[in-house]
Amino acid sequence: MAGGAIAGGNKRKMKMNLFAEIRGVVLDALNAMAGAGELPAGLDLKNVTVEPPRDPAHGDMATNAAMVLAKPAGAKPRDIAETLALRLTADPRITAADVAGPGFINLRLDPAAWHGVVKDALRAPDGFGRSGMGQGVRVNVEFVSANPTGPMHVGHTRGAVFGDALASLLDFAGYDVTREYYINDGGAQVDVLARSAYERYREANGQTPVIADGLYPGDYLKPVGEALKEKYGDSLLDRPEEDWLPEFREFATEAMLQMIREDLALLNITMDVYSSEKALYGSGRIEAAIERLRAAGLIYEGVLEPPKGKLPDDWEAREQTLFRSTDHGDDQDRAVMKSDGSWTYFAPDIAYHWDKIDRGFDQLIDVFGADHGGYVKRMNAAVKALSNGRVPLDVKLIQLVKLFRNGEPFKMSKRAGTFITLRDVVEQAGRDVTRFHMLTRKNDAPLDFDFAKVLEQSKDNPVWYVQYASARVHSVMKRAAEMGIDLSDAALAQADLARLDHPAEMELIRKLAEYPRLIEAAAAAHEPHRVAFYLYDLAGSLHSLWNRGNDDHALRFIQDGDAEATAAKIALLRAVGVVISSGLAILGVTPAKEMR
RNA sequence: GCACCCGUAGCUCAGCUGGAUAGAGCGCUGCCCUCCGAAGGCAGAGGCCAGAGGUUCGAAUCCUCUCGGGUGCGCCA
Repeated sequence: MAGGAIAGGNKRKMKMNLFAEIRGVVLDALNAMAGAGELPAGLDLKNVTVEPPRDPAHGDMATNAAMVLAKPAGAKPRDIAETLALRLTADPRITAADVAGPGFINLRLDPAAWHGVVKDALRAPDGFGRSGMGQGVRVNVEFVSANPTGPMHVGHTRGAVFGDALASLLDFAGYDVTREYYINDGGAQVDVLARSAYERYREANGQTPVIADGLYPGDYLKPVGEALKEKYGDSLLDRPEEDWLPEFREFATEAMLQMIREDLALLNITMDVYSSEKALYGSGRIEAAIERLRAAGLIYEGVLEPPKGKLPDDWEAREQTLFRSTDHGDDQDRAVMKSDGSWTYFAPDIAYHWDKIDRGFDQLIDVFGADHGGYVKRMNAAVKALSNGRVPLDVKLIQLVKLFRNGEPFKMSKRAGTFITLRDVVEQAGRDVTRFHMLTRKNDAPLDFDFAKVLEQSKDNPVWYVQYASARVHSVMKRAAEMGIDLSDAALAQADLARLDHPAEMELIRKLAEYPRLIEAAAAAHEPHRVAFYLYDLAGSLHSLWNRGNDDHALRFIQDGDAEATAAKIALLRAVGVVISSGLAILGVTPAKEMR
């Protein structure tokens, strides 16, 4: 599975983030200043950052330390900056520290420090960019959670890819991640499924199925009907519903779940845990969860205000068991029990989230479709109450996918037979293309998916562009191998990287150096799409250097007659390959070795 | 009516949890290339970051309001 290539813990402290290292230098200098009485003791340094400046002319890195500390220290930014800059130049990696603008300190680094980034990547190809920020914190990522009533469609596809990539990203950042699927098998829709399957069962027995309005008409239930005939023969024909409904429900649900597993497998997604809603009923877990909330004074019997906008025709005031979600920012309290005494969907979901808390997770993430946005506040309220505020819940909403074919949008309709499944998408676009493209937008922005465009071989197709960069790396490596160059990472790490002195090469190295901090930022924000954008950017830098090699042969990776320069350049190329593979692994995409 | 998401170049979108002169692709304009280091390259024009206030050394980013688009709104999941 996607996580396989990058799984594993962080046994040792990573020392591969150059920005983090230099920030450490800055913090040390600040502490030294405090020790020398040049700054007050005990200043809060958490807002001190070391970042790449937007304008490369400003240097290699910049720190805002002087500006952030000016106020609490009661000093002028530039005065702090002058003193700090002086101390920073004592570090051998820092060749210049200039005060600029309102109090920035622009740092220039020794090229050897940058070359060290390439070495880091070669010494630990699977570890470069890995972070210890997660500190083994246990995170549960619940995603997909589609109703087990049919095959997965395009909408589910995006959520599936997002959730899986987010899980991989968090794993890479040092979290202990569990991928989980919540099976909505407790509600009325699985009864509908059972009735639909019954019609297919009748069909398999030679009768004419009656797909009444509201039943699932899909052909995918025909094999289920056949299988039911295998199992029960004609013994259940013309029998009252109570004779077959429970069995059919279970049978069909399991069949649908199997289909969903296969759909997910098409995307290389494997769940760690499947949790069943139905299993919560009768277990006492729901009652216990509600009692827990009641003990906290959050459950009461009451009557809700009618909705303000459009009043439903059949509205009438009824007393229900309500959860006081307004205590936690919701705009209305929410029903946990229907007026007939049965649970609402919300009740088992409360129990389910309590179960996740109970299993010891430190953080919960739910990936929902954007149409469930109204559900976020009550879920947050419930988790907050159930965990006494200990466990944060982050609900990620996934916006719609708009499908196009050659620029023509088409609407999906179950009845018209233009229903596009996950399988359709993967079969037509391919797994890697599908996965990458689904991550080329922020999760809360709508996404266009054009079957023609995602397969296009051009620069405006990010998937192709990144894969092409990967292919170019392999192509040169292959040729270098034919020339007898030792391409082992160990050998390349020994290359004289001082030979990488061209500005275009340094720019590429700087891009590589950003990878570790990008990972941390993306993981902290729960935004895997940033990895995709970074890779596109990195690929652009590589292509740019490559193109300059067309005119300036000194920038080509293989230098005839100069083994040392070639080794250094191949080392850089390999480092780029390492990061591309690493980033693609997080996205669950296989790097291309050649373009076809 | 209320809540949530969004509003950035002509178009599609990034923008590193508050940093310096806001970026990319497409499209447009102008040069270059016709090379298997191939499926183009370089450069340029293009912006009141929806609008108005506020917070502070500093705001596309945080707060308030307005406008505009999407989504959702008792006993469906």
